[in-house]
Amino acid sequence: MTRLPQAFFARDAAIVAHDLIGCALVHRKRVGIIVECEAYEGPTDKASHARFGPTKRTSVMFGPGGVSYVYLCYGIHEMYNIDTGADGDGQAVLIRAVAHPDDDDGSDPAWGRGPGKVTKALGLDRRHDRRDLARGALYVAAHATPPAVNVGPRIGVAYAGDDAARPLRFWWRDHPAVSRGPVAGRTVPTRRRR
DNA sequence: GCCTGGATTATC
DNA sequence: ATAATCCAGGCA
Repeated sequence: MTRLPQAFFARDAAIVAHDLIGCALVHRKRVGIIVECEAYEGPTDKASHARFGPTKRTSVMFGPGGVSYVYLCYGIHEMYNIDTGADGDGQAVLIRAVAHPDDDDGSDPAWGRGPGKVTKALGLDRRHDRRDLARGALYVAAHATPPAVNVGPRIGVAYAGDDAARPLRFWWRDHPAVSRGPVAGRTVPTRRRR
């Protein structure tokens, strides 16, 4: 497994989110295969934390891509994101589900469902906020042949008005570890990874 | 400073 | 359907 370079993350959030499906998220000895994620765009995206512009918490989203963004949601769950795009554009991708590399049917309950479980499975928390994925024990690696990927609306963003319906959620089609299913969406053409 | 409301999940 | 549990961000 080879670490993906900063350039991989320096692209648009929706592109990176699509390409991330099937990649491995690695933290020390733990490996999760990314099966579901969502793109959050800059200040114009009313679902994004970037909608208020750069703040103490979200300024990392406005930096160059390839850096972790970890935050606490509902006072209970830590959410793992990766900052994407060019310096200044305020994007990120939320990792919503990972699968155990050796658990082909996705039935391992310890790996569970939903974005709150991703951090638990990989041993991540807010200490990993702003961690540079280009070096160190936390990184993303290409893993296997890019799978068939579906797209659909993001989850839990009903407050975002018209942005709630935009197709910015990506998942490995028919993968059992996807957080909510069965899932409706359309299949996007497999793109060659950079 | 105070107040509101979550990019959720497990359980009733 | 609702509790759990905390803090960011807006507004005064």
